[in-house]
Amino acid sequence: MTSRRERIRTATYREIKEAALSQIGEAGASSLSLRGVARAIGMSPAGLYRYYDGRDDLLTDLIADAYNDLADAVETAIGSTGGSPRDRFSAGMWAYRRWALADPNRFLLIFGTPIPGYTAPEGGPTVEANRRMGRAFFLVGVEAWSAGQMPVGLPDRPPTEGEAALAAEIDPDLPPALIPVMLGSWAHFHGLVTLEVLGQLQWLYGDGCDRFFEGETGRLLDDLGLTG
Amino acid sequence: MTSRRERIRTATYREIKEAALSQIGEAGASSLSLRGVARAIGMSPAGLYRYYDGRDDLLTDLIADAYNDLADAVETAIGSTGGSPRDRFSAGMWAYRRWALADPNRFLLIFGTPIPGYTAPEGGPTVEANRRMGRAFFLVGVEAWSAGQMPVGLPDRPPTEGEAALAAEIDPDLPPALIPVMLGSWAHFHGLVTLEVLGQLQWLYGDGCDRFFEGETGRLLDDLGLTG
DNA sequence: ATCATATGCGAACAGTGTTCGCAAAGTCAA
DNA sequence: TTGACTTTGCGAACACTGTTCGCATATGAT
Repeated sequence: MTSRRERIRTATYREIKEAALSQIGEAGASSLSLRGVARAIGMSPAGLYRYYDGRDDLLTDLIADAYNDLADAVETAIGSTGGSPRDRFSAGMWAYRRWALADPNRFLLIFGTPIPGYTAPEGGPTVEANRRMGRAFFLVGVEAWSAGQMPVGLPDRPPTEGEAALAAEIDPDLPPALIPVMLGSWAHFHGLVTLEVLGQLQWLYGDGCDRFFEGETGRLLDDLGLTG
Repeated sequence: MTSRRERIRTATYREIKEAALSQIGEAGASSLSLRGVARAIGMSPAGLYRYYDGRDDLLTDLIADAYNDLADAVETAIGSTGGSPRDRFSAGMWAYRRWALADPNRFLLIFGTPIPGYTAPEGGPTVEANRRMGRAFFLVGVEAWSAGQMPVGLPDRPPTEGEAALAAEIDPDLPPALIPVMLGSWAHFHGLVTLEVLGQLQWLYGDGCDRFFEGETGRLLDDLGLTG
């Protein structure tokens, strides 16, 4: 049963978040001002404290949203493509990049310099969404591996406890050495996206990094042994 | 001729920078406070304006220093190792990571969320140091390539103008396709380092990412075709 | 000694996050 | 409808920030 008050309250929450998100999109997370959003929605600064415990609390909410949003984008991109593991992996990477470039400041909200004073709550939504994203990529890898499509030369160093545990959790037959390989692949294109978002590739590519990204992801997939 | 005033002035500059750096190291760049450093060195806030035009100007100086410092670390690591191209490349990557982990907040000062309002001055020291670092890595690649030690399968897509120009500038005989490959390799381990610095790998590796990094860099070098 | 410059400081202004107590509005039972 | 209780909002205040201004002092050159 949603009372009148509840409806208004959730609407106010949304209004606050929209104003905050707009402010972040324009000038970055660090210049998010409580008084600014209060001004934007016609409320007194003190009034906002009925909704959030403070600036950090609002940021926490926005960060969690961003994580989930990105995870959604990647998950649907991977899931909707009915093609080969290579195609699905590729679709996930492109979705990741597209999401980041659509709102760079929002991407940096989760993968940029952490907000001082903010620490992800243990087992909170940020951790959860992070896992979701990782799992999506891992699953594509597992799928390719069990289909015998990923004859990548796995490193022969002994796996760490964490790697072994995670591999066992996903699939008892999964070689733990696949874990670091998949994680490293994520780190690879995450690095590409991060550098592009920060404009660190502009000196060479200007604003057209598409071909570079395509080439690199192709190389990445080749190195994984994923074909057609 | 360094007058008494000049000596004091440069000493004050150093003192300011040290205090600022210490503050950044503890709580991150975004919580650098001019009044804080003024307090730390026993000066009035207004007095600082005789040395820097403001907070952003101070940050610019610190950013330039950080870029140069990192470039130095990488350059000497690559240069001092007299081994194979693979060893030198590897040494550069480890130096990069070591530098980042030694002072994560300083690393994020240059590769994290950009300070709002701050834009790297055109052709300024940040750009310069960035080039230096890139050049160091490129040179190792060129060296390996001309020694025939890098039989990586180069992508056959046509190079962009920037790639062709840069390749020609480095060595007229260099295949432009090597440029994106080298840049991509940098992005790869930069991504690894970034994620580690941000604690984004902790859920799997805790604080011991050494083995993971070693494995990934090894895989990276293998993919480049660099052996022994 | 004189004069110009370089340096430092106190006071002030506009902005920030945050807290407090009080008033208005909504909700619900008697 | 009356009354009690809770939720919501606001104005004022506090401590903090970056920044500017004018005034004093110290330094260096003539």
